[in-house]
Amino acid sequence: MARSTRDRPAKAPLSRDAVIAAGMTVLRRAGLDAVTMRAVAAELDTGPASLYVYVANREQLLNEMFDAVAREVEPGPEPDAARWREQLEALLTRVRDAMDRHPGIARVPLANIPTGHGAMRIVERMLGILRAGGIPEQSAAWFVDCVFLYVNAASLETSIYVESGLTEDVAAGTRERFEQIDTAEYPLLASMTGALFSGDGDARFSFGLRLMIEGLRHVKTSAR
Amino acid sequence: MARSTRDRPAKAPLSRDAVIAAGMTVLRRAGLDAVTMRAVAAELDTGPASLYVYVANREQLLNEMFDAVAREVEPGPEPDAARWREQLEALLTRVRDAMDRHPGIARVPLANIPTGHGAMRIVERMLGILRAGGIPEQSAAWFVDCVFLYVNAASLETSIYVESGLTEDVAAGTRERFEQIDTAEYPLLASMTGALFSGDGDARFSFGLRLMIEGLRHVKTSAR
DNA sequence: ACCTGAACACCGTTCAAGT
DNA sequence: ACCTGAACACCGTTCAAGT
Repeated sequence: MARSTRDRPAKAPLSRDAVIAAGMTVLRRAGLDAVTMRAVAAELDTGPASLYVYVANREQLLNEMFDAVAREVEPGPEPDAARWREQLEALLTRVRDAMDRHPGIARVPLANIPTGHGAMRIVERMLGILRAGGIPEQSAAWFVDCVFLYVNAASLETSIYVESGLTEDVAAGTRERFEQIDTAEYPLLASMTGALFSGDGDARFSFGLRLMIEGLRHVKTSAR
Repeated sequence: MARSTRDRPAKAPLSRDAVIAAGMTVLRRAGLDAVTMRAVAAELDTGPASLYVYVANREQLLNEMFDAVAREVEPGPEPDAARWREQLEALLTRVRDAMDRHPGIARVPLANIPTGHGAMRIVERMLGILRAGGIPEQSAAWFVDCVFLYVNAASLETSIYVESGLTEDVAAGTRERFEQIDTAEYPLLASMTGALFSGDGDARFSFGLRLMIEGLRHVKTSAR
């Protein structure tokens, strides 16, 4: 035995919450791909088999972790008819920010529909804002679905760079390939490279969000 | 030796294209997760090590396969100023259809920005349609980015059911959990379960697409 | 009841050795 | 030059055996 038990705090007893917390630590430190059952177990000074007492499998653990991220999102002020658009954009931006603090977590709600309380609380608040804005029920329902696809995908795109650890190099590399494209075959693409790569993540994310929010005023659902 | 070489056609010589084609066969049959280097090699009657003569690694193989899917997309008629909205929606719907025929492939353009010719050809056509519609350059550029996030995520959502092979059961299971939610805590969610689950994939996809397309007329980019 | 060592059936990738 | 058997360093999950 290398260390006496007095060298460090008594090992916390395992529990479902401890497993999820350990998963969150690994997630924040190294991204979703690094959240292996073995890595989470190591974080708890135990072996991977021990985790199966508290979670059914890796997929369930990741779902719990996603809900923990969702619970970090501040629902914000009560829906206000006069400010519904900015409330909506602000709420969805907070969702993205929470996911961006946990690289790769956006893959989880894209792999199966979240049903945890954290996620439901956000959807409930979004529906409240949409109702305050006078959006018809069917439009509001489908909007929630569509806009989360966008938000999740946007967060995932950001995490590519974070998870690969390069940030600058990857972006520069793809930009380079775009600058070498065949001007004759893709004239528009070639002439618009500047516009395609301009703007930071926030400006681009906000643009897409506003596209969908403004669209709500002008698009009817096809459902009867 | 179990079979003489006359029992079957001469084994096709390996090549980069053969590796990609074998990957596509596995993809269509069993989804992206099933496209392992070992499965692709087995499809070619060889071992996984042999593939590395033609592709650098699994990631590169998947990128090539995504571009093969992109090349299946019909660019459609020349951009027409009078019909730019429907042309745009039709093109993006064809993109989704092509991806839906290859379950899980949408994860590839979400994991790294595509730079192949198949993808570029589609972007070039989209930019042409947007220009015909009189959309400013910066809006068009950001729109392409945003709308592909949405299209990729939407295709991925569909493939959840296809890849898990259940289709009906998974959808019914999540719906069931929604019908049991706490009416007091989530009154809107509870009262709108019907609206949230209504509509087939096509109607919902089209709704989100039209949100973004209509939004183009009303949202300005923040870039100078 | 709770925990876990060891094993099983997989992965992607490398490399020395073959033809 | 092209191909590949065998190995390496990983995975998620199970289960018999321990306490």
